[in-house]
Amino acid sequence: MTVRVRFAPSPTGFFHIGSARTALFNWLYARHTGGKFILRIEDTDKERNSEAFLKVILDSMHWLGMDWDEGPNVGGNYGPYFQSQRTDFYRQKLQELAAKGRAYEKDGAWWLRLEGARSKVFDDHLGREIEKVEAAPMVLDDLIRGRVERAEDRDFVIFRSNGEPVFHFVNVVDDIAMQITHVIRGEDHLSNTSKHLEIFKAFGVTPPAYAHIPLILKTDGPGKMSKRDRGALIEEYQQRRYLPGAVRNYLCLLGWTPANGQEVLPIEEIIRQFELKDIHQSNARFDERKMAHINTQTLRHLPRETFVSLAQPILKSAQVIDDQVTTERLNEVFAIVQEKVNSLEHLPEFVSYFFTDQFTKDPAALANLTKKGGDPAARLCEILPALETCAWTETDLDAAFTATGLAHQRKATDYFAPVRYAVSGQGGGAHLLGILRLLGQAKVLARLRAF
RNA sequence: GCCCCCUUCGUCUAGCCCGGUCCAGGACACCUCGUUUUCACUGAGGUAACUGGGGUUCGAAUCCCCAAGGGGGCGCCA
Repeated sequence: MTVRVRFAPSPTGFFHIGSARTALFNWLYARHTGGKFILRIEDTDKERNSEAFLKVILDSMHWLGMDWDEGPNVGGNYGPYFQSQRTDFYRQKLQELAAKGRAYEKDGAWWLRLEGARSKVFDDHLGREIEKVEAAPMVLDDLIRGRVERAEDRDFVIFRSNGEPVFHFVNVVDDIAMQITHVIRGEDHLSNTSKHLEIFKAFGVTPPAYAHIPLILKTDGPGKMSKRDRGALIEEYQQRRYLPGAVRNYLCLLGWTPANGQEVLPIEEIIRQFELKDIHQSNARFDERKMAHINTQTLRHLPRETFVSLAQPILKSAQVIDDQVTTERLNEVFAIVQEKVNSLEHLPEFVSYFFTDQFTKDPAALANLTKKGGDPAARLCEILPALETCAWTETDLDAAFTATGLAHQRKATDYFAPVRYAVSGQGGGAHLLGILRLLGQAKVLARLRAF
């Protein structure tokens, strides 16, 4: 049997990190098993449905590299994939239940009739009398949580009085119609599952396998990540120039651990290793620092050409470079800079001194200058003559620093920090002699004199 | 209030199923130190956890029970 999983978002105008991970786990499972990944849009709530909202989801899915085998823009044999276009089908399925006596109309809405003894009870919490049903508990063999038993004790609405079906109903009806084999969804749906199982039972259909994955909690404070928390929306990472592969990699780590313990790894490897039984049972707190770390690691290991092709437009839009700066030049620069880079977001500040004299100067780096080599201005005066007459290769530059150190009874490295600051405005960065080589003698001397 | 799920370093986790190899391992963060090539690098080191209580057992992070804590659900939202 071919695995068929689905991600069924509701287009509400944003793409939540929790939804992204649910989508990701479904996608990974489909790719791991060679099954089908289906995208179904749950837009039954007409109030909140719009073309623009849908676009947010599709764009984020694309950005994270999750492609679907059936759904919007690609079609499939089980469509339509928009629930707003399936209303007739839902009405038909409702009639089926009504004919079986498992659905009835009350107050203009349609209710699912549970099977069991009924009694009127006053509910303290709701503050009114309700009809309770002693229905048999629904037993779920969850792939992640094991056996979970829960009984529904009240009939519930499956079709609203305004003629629209409710989530529980369409969810099950479509899972049946689309022949979904595995439902991978957030643990917040665990309590809903007894309702869903009741609907499957009413239709006389064997339910799919379920896997309820843990939730993502706020970094600090109580509760799950909400759309208002920093880092909750995928578009934020896009804007901050995170690598989509790194975000995806981190998302995988929230609720799942690679077997060999290696955390930064290519998606092909994750697909190969991914098993539902390895998904954790407990919720995880979101930690952006760790995600930033994974982003940095991924960035540094990118092939040079890829890195340059990513960096080029960023530097251009930040007006650090113009069309005069060639790809060859960028290749030279990033040959020594890439391994030191932390993020694409801050790349312009990090490398601007290579391309412009208007680079920013880090006050903290300036404050640190006297720590090792004493008065920076004095050091620059001492090294200047040596650099003025130096042949411009790293070997010769190295010799110049050593010789100057010797002449003044100093360590050659006493000159590094002042020179670095004078030419780059920073306290760290790429290999210093490499920077000098790439900047060229004229620029270096000018900046040293200008200190 | 009722129902369901969960509980190992600050955080993410390994180990738990098949009790001894765990005075609990890794990663992020943090701290310290090293570097005649600086660091937003790299190397070395460090602080830090089995929620509590009862059992079972020669022996429990691992099995059982209870409590506490955390999370979720209880809509004519999805």
